[in-house]
Amino acid sequence: MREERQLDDRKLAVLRAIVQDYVGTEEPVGSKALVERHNLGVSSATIRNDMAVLEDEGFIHQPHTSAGRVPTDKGYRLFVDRLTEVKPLSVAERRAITNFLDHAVDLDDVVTRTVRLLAQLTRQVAVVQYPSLTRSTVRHVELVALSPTRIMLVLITDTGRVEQRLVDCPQPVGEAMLADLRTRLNAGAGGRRFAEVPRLLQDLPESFLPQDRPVVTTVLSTLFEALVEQTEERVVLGGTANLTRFPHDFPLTIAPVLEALEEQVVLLRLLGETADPGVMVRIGHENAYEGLNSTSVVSVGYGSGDETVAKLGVVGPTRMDYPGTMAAVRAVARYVGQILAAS
Amino acid sequence: MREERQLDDRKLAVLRAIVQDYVGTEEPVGSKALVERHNLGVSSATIRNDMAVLEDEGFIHQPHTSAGRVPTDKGYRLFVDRLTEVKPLSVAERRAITNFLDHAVDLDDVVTRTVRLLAQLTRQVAVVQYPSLTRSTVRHVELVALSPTRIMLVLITDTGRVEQRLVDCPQPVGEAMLADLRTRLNAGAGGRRFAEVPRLLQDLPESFLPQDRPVVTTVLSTLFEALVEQTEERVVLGGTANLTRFPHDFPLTIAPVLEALEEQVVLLRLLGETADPGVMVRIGHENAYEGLNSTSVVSVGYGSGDETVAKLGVVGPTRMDYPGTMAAVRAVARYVGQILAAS
DNA sequence: GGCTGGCACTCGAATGTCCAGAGTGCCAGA
DNA sequence: TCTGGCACTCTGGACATTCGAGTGCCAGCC
Repeated sequence: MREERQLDDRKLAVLRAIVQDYVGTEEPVGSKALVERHNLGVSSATIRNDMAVLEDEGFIHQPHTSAGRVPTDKGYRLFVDRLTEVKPLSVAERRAITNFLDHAVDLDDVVTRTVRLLAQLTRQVAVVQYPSLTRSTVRHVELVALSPTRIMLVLITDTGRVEQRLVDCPQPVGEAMLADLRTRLNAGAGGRRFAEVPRLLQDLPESFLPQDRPVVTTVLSTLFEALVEQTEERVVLGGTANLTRFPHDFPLTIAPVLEALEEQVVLLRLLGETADPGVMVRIGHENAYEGLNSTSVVSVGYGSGDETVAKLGVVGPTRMDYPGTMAAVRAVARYVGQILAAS
Repeated sequence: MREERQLDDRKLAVLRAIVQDYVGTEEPVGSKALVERHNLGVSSATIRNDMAVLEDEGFIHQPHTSAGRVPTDKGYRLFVDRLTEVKPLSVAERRAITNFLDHAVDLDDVVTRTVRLLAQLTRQVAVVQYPSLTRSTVRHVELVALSPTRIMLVLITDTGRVEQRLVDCPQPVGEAMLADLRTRLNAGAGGRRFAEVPRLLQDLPESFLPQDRPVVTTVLSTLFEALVEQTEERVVLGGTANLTRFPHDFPLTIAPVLEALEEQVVLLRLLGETADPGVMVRIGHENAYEGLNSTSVVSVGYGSGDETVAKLGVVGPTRMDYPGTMAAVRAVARYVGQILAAS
């Protein structure tokens, strides 16, 4: 038993070394190069045997007979799960994060800067989702009469986000009635969570005169729509130029990736598939979307306080520096969370 | 004299044929192929002589000795200026435009749909600038007290766009004072052009009590900032996956292009360099930005009514179907203008 | 039993050579 | 001024060859 365990340890070390070397050199790594660059304490022949086993188990793969080995998705998975720690960021990197984000002036700016920062730090494609509304609270609802039968509804959240909706009323609305409605909306919804609002306001129409109720109902349904529908819609991208850093598998993989990145729906699924609080890594075929089968996604939730209000992450080749990327993603998410909490 | 004129005409016809063939086949075009595919009425030897002249003049270029000819930037320029008409769109294309844009629900949606549509029609990278605020008018200014010393300023334009700004006040502000300020702001700025607003409101602080003036000044300066600063900021991109349709000059040109496209500033300059009402075409080196030296930009202004409120266009390889692209860009711009005017 | 050195083998990448084809330039003649 | 013809140039693909990295396996050693 003890012997076999020992063996496994070395095989794992070999796998780790293969992943590290391959990520560094971008070329298949052979047994000889491996013993030279890592002090594994055994000869290349032994490594070859280990590699044969690792290949049988599906952790590595040989592009052609006379080539070195390359990690498979399964190999990367094992590496990420068991063979590496998230490595701490350098001081320079930490400083870059704070420097960059501290100068943000509003929510849009925070998101824009975050996406740039992530792209720069990881040198990959960065994806940042706008803070979701579902867990936000209503700070203020404003109604502005644009014409007798048109109202602009403006919803301001505690994260500083603003949503506007045009409401076409079934009948003319007086300014007094509008002011009344505005007051009651804010009284009922102000400071409340989005999820609670529909319940709290559902009886509101009945407190108005019968002839005003159609208008109230219309406004309310628009408000509820705004609360629910826009919930997790927007996503911002950055660093797509980093895709060109892989002259290898170039035209083959880059086109579907670019296509995928233009589909908001795909991006949202990419980020949103799990509620796990930690950093999530999806490697190659683990991604549901076909076009991203040769890329990995590293993502994590962020938010003010304990709660996750949205996600952010990066998309890169499966051959990426997982420890570094995970560290960067996590650090950025934490800092963005702090900024949101402070503002 | 008459004879030489005749000659020039044929040379131009040759140039036109070269451009058309090259755009179609993506391969250098030789004299023989040329006489086969166009009835120029002369032999290939004659064409060869004409081509030699065209090359001397810098309109076409030979990649290597035993290859056909390829148009130069100068050649494309002549083609665009004198050798082609904007060709009408097909019925299917027109229908696609109306179908696609008629379902837009708000300004964001119009822009998003426009960029997709353009990318799809031209199969190139589309760029759409948000309607500029400078020529817009103020529909409403709203002030919302978030805390005693914090105000959310919301600016609603006649194009349906909403801008919000957080104002930190030097001193607490009462609700009555806020209502007063709101009323006067709207009285002074409502319905006015952005450019006029600062002049119209500059004396406003003096009509308030001395102790309130600092607040008024702060709010005003934030408002003016919102009017000016955000003016032409946002640009939306689409169809970047189309970049991968050129396996030729691939990794060389695509990287700087992607980089350029991420820089809002570059994009804005790209679109904004001229106020000419017609379709603008910038070919290759005519683009100020170095990374786009092997691409062409076709852009045009759009707006509700007569006025240009923003620009849109596409970025593609210099080897593009200029007549078709120009037609598509122009048609989309017109239709977007109509939609904006109607809403 | 596991590790090691050695050896034969495989296969891809790089290099060199060759040839066909496309395209040109030029010239003499109509 | 145009045309047909001819010699010349150059690229790209096909093919053969070589080189070397890397492997698998085996017999022997600790």
